[in-house]
Amino acid sequence: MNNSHVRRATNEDQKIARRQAILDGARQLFVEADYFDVSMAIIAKRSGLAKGTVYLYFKTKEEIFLSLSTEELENWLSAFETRLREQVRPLENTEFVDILRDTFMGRHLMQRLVSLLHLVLEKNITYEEAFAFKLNLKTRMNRLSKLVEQVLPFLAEGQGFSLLSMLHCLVVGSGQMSDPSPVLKQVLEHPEMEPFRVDLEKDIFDTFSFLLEGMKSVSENQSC
Amino acid sequence: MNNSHVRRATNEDQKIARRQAILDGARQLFVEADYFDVSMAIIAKRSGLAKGTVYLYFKTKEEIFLSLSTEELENWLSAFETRLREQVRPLENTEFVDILRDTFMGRHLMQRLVSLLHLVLEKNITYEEAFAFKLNLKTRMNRLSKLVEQVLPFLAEGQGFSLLSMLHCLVVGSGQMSDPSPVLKQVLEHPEMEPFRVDLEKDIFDTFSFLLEGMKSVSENQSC
Amino acid sequence: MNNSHVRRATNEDQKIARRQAILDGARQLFVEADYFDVSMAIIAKRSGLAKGTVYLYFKTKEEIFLSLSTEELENWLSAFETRLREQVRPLENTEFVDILRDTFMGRHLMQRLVSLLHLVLEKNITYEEAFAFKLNLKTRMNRLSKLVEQVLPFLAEGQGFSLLSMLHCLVVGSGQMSDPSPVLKQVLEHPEMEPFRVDLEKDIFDTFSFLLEGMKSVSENQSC
Amino acid sequence: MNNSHVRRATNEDQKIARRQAILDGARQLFVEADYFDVSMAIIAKRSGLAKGTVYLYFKTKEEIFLSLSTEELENWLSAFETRLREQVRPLENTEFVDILRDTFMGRHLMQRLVSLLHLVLEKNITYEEAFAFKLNLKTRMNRLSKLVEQVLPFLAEGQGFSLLSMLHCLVVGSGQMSDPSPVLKQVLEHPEMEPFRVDLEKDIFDTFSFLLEGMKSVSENQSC
DNA sequence: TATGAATGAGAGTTCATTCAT
DNA sequence: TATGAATGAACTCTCATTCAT
Repeated sequence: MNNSHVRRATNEDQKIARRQAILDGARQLFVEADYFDVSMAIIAKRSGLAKGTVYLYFKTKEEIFLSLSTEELENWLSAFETRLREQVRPLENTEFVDILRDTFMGRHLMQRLVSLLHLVLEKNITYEEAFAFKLNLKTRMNRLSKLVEQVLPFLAEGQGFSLLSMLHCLVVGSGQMSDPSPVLKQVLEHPEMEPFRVDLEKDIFDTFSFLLEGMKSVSENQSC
Repeated sequence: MNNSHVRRATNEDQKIARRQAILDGARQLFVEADYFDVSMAIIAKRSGLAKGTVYLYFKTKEEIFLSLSTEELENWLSAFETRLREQVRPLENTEFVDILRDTFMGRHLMQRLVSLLHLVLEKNITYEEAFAFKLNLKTRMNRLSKLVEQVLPFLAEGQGFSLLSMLHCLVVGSGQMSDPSPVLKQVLEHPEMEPFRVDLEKDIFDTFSFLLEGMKSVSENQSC
Repeated sequence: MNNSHVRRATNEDQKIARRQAILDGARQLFVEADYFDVSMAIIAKRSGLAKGTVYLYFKTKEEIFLSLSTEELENWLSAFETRLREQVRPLENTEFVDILRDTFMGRHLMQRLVSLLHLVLEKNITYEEAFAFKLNLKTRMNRLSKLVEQVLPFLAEGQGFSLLSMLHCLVVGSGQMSDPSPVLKQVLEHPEMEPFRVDLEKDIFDTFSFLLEGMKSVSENQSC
Repeated sequence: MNNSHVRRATNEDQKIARRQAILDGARQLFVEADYFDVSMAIIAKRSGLAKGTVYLYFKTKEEIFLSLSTEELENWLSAFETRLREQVRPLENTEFVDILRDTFMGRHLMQRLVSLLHLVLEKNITYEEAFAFKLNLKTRMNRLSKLVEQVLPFLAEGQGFSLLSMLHCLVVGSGQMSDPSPVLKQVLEHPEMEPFRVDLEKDIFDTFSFLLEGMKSVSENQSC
């Protein structure tokens, strides 16, 4: 496949680029197949490196997928945060959900990775890695929570974080269903299966809209 | 040593009992360990059979866990249905959620299995198995939806099914987080991780309450 | 190599035979090559089994070589014990050494395995395995020590065991030198290397003879 | 970060010093761990050089350990030779052994390296290296043999060399046993294992004493 | 001379599944 | 029907060595 020798990553930038190349290879493969079918061997092959080289950049397969998840998650968090920062005034629930929907567009991979996180963090991960991941996530979520509480004034303090947690939960839950295996896809094409065929991305946002509406409604009733 | 073969299951009842023994063995083991640590070898040992015998009753490991999931799911669906049928009048949202919470009590295993379903249905399952599972689920959910729509009159037709889907989604999402790996458990004990340490069972029902409140509120506004 | 399926080892005898076949395969290979070149893969191939099958009989590569060592060691111990039991009267040192030499004949493999023991017991061995090996060795050596003390009356109580330990030490030490690698063999053929080319089997027995002579001489002087 | 390259060794002295630094690093590490756990990577790190640089000074890992062995062996040979040269008159066996014991003190590393030699010389060593090592050893041993024959007059010509060979053999044999792996150490702590727990350094010298005594006794009887 | 990124063969091991008995 | 020995592909990961820089 590649007779030509791989150009060596000599400086820090090149090393970062190489690391990125591995992540990108893994990402591609994960788009095409499921987690278990993405072996270290094919990640190496895809990124044009030897197996051992991949291990220079990532200690384990889990570390690759944790990094990938972090990357995709941060990407989305940034996009969402940016969109929220553009808002100077309180938002209607529908406006909020529209923004959310926008930022979710084309982030199917992120959804799948987030659904996978549990599995990945279950095995072969050190305390330090898990801790770093979670801490980073907390920091990002805290910042975002503040913003959310600003644009949705009916939220009490702390409810921003809760809302994001619920969202996370919804993403995981719907993420599992939104990428069926080939066999399942076939099953869902059967006319009898129509009720299960609903667009699950749509479902997340419908659910989330109701959720917001409910929180708002409860908050208004409490203030009476 | 080899003389102690298990008495053969000759009639249908005995075969059903044996099948059940395997499922019960697998269930026990899954309570103690995670999916990947429950091997066919120990399922066989636990149910007092030989490895080959297990394969007479289940074609694959996935089939066992699919059956187990069906069983647990049906159990819960029945319990919930029974409780709803006892109600002759419309319920308050809080009453509905209380019933839901009641039926969830002690069904931690079901939650974990439902979270696993995606993984299990992804691999090594035939069209027929997947179809049968889904069809059965649809039938049960349809029946339940009707009931739900009866006790929650603000729901439009079809919203009962949606509500159950959302619930499913919440269960999956929170199910993943509610059984962390040993390492993750340790991480969560750190003071910094307090925000992630919320009781996730509680969260499901809080979220679900808001959801219901939102649906009700929307429905009321529409009818004006 | 073997299209024909392997006949299954159904009863205990056949299983013992299969275990033996694996050991024999490993033994053959160890005769032809050194420890590190004898991989589990070729042991399996040589004994006409799949790699996984070998692992049904031995948990690790180390267990194979520990078993092999035990086997060879016991073989020699038995042979030596038998020869000593035939003696009804005290032996001259030279007679004793002659018997020893006889029983060592053709046991080159045993010498190499004993030299390897340290390496094998160093890694990947459980406490239980190591303990069982050592305990067995102790029992055998104790019994043999008694005999040795009988046929060599100048030995004080306990000196039989010491003598066997010294012998063990000599066997290990000379065992290392007696199977040079191909390169070393070539080096030793050089005329300059003549002093190193001495027959090391001979050396063991010369050394051992002096040792016995020394012990006898010391014992006689003490009794004066 | 990459600027902190090590200052280049331009003249011969510096190169010798660098070579020595590598050997010293390896020595330190070998004291702390066993041969297989001492990787080229950590030798490089310990000696403050890059992996590639180590290979400028030593072609293989084996060459490092062969050099180390040579160094330690020569050290001891020198010490022993010096001590013997101080003697103007024939020595009693016990005096000889006392000197031997003195020079062995604190040379545990040498013992372990000598025990390793077989392994190291077995693999990955060129004819030239092996030859050079052996030739050097022969020269040193020849010189020492002469001395030994002088201080122990009962030795016939050539027996000095034999005696040293026997000593070598004893050192190797006992060297293996004197540094048990952690597991083996634990096993030996068991009360049942008492007989194997003898102090092996003591054993070498006891054995060697008997050996000398035997040689002396035989020589005296022959001269009658 | 010095670097350290890249190599890649090969290691031991696991386990769902098959099939001769 | 029941067994469990046999399978073998697949797995992750290591490390002495090379060589472009």
